[in-house]
Amino acid sequence: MLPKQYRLKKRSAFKATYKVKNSTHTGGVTLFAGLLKKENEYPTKVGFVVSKKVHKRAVKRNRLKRLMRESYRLLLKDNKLGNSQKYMSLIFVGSEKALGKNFSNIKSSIEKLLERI
RNA sequence: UAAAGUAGCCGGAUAAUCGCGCUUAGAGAAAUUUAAGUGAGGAAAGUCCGUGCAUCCCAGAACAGACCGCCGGAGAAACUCCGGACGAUGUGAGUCGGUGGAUAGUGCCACAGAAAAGAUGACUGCCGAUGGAUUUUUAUAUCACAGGCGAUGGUGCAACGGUGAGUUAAGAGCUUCACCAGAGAUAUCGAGAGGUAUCUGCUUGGUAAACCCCGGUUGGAUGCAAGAUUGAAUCGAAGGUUAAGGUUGUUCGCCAGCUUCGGAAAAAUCGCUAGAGAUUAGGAGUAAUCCUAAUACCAGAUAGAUGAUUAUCUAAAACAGAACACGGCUUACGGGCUGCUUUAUUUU
RNA sequence: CGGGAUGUAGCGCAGUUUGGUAGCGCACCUCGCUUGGGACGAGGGGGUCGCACGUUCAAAUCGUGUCAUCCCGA
Repeated sequence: MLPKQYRLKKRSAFKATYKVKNSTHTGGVTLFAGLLKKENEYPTKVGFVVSKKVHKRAVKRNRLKRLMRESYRLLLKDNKLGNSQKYMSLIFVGSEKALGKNFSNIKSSIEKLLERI
């Protein structure tokens, strides 16, 4: 789990990020990016979403969310996030394809997404 | 030894590294940070029942409505649990069952069938002993007769107790007989549901998960997104729209509501976890459960905490994630362990 | 988390109240009409009524359980 200051919390913030329509996709994970930062005061906030339509069972949805979160955390720790930190907010959306994958697969696709955005 | 039944338990373990929520203590002006403790289930699930709790409505009573339905007990209550009765099922241990009333009344029972319920016997049919008529060799015979009979009709899920004898003109529960099914009465056992025995020819379809009758229970609605406190806001009237509501029963219109756009924007705290509770021990009871004592406080998040990786062991672990709480029910589930019981086989 | 609705032919819907025959439109197939196609006319096929168990002589319909889909409440 990420510390609180890195988490994207408000519904309005989620809406605003989706509205920008800056997105990229790979390996069953989609990344939405928000507006560019005006000042470098706050850290980039991240949200992780797996819809109920992806799978009915909460355990499997939670598992995917945790894997995505953990890979982002490790990248944050190693300071490998690169360009993505210029955005105010990021949202990772998991899909059906990503459900069965293991940690290394998820991590590599998240790394790719962060390079591309 | 094998197979089965039943009751219950476990629900990956250890180590290392990197992380998260909450509580307490410390540091700091604050953001934050340090340490210690603690942190998902047997079903947390489905939301099928029942409670607590909260808000709104409601003078009271009756009816209506809704729900329940063998007996006794437990429980706050329950489409709940325990013990028993009866029925069904299994070789058996056991398992399953919404199990009051069809003689209070109404409805329905397709097709087939004489008939689907009032069999005062309409039809098909059997008989012609008895009485009558006809014929006549006065015996027999015959009958659109009086009348007797309910066996025959094979259709159907179901045909007005069943099977087999005897009796008869033909026949029949005819009560004469044997066996069986049901009903009633009496006796007896039991707290009761009900069991057992004897007697009485008493024998009257099915359906109430059809209406209903009887007995019992019950204020209604909405659900923690309930609701309480604090704070902010409570504007514009530009466009679209009419499911519900008001204005007349209907339509239009209007009010009103919804929605798009613009402006403004902020959420926080409580509810919220000390309980119809948990663990251990003792006692009462066949059991459900209840009583007494001791012990500890044991999730409380809010884009939502229990995770990730590696190594070792095992069999490269199933179903599955708290969101106000509790009691049940139902459904999903890999593998393993224990107690008791039954059946089969082998040995003694 | 709470509340509500619906599952019937390839698609969209009746029938469920009051239990006995599953039907309508479009689509599909065959034939006719036409030089050919469309339209039109005639005929035909296609369904375990989401699934399971029960009540009943008999269940799409009644009862219970279960699965799936959709809608509403910040």
